[in-house]
Amino acid sequence: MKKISVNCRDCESKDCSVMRYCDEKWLEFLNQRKKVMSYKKGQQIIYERTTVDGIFFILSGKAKVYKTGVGGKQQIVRLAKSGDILGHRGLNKMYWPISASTLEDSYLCFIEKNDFETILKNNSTLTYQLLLFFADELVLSEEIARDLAQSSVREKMAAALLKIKNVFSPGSGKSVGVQLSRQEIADIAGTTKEQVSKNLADFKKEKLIQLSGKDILIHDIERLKVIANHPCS
Amino acid sequence: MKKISVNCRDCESKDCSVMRYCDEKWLEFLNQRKKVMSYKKGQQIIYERTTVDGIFFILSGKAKVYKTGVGGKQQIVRLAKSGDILGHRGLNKMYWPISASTLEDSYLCFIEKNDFETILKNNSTLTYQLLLFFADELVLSEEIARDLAQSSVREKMAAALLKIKNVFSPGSGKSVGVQLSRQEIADIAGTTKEQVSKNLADFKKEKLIQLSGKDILIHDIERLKVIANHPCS
DNA sequence: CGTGAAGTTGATGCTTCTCAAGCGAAGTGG
DNA sequence: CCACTTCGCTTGAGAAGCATCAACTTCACG
Repeated sequence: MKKISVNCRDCESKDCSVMRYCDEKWLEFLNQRKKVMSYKKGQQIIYERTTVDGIFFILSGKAKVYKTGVGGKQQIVRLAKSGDILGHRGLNKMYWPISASTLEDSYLCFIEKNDFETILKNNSTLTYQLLLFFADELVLSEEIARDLAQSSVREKMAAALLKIKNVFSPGSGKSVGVQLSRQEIADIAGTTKEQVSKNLADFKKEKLIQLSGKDILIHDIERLKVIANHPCS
Repeated sequence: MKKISVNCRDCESKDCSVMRYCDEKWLEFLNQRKKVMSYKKGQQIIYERTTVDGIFFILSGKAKVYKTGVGGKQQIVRLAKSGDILGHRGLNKMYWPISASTLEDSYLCFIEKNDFETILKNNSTLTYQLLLFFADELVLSEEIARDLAQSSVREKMAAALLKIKNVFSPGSGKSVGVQLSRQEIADIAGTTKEQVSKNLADFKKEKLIQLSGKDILIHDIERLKVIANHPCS
């Protein structure tokens, strides 16, 4: 966990994150208080049910946020990329309600809870924008809940692939933009790794996707959307 | 939908809702702008995918918030009682991501979106508290998602009963505090009305609950918690 | 009472999980 | 450099859980 030095004023991630709504002089405060930390791929960032100490921003890299159920089964509730805030679920909590770990080597910005709350209380625009962000997150989470409850494995698999690509490679490229294990895809879709294998094989036969090494290429995004069958979105 | 008159300053619901953080003078603004409306049991309040016009507070009564899936299947994502805010999911949205309807005859307070946004922008404490409320809601929603994905029907039924009681009758009384149809319980637990019947019958045989007319009485809340098997909470 | 809606219960079949065997790629040590 | 191990992935068979369907009962309400 070596530290590197980045000034918040020059931080590239800032522009696309919610922190772009932060006042100049409080950005300097953030700059002095933050710590930049390096994480290896697969390293755990947040441990469920331990004390909430602060929040993170992803400077570079990728991460998954998940809840652990009985038997250690994981349900991934969010995928995060550079610029994204991480750990905002702990704002009103003593203990972390979720776990998080990296999907790649990453640099994270850490800021202590008290410091972040100070910034929030002095930046009403930032607070308001963060509120709107939370509203969006809530809507997304409830979409996940409905789909997990009502959709077939095939539908959930299609939705999972679209969701992954949407976060990590939203452009016109075919790659989903990240390397995930079958188990991790299962933890997103809410099924088992065996079902992931079978459904990926099916999609491949139907020429909807292509499996290229560890990567997944999406060939027919429109038909995947039809399969995913989202009433909205 | 007859209108009744209630002054925000004297509103009993205010004390337990997030609006207690609202500044006095803006409470008067709210008072002039709000509309109080009467709803019959089962009446729909919010129609999914229609234009967001404002938000509601429950003055008296009870409501359910749900998402509609393919085939009209409903997933209840929240239960609300008097004092609760309703429709905050629409804050950052053009169209409602959810539906809502009453579970009893209710009085609701309506305030237009622009007016509420004005209040938020002038009440940083309220905004901050609402932010914390959203953080809690998000954590709850993600617990729902994990449970829907990983739990058996029996576990989800136990969890659903605890959740219902927790909202509508959090005290030491045995009643769950609300009359729901089997279908509605199924829409909370993420199963079918037949499974609800069967599992309620099982719970009754095991002396965990008692069915008294339309009400459900919980006799052994501790064992229900064990069955629900929540890692936390 | 009579009618319709809601709830109960049992039989059936499908979906999906689990388990197990086989495979290939990557890493390790001799 | 090559056996050997390990790990993740694939594929199939079997079993279990759950939804669906249907018949029946109960309840509410005129």
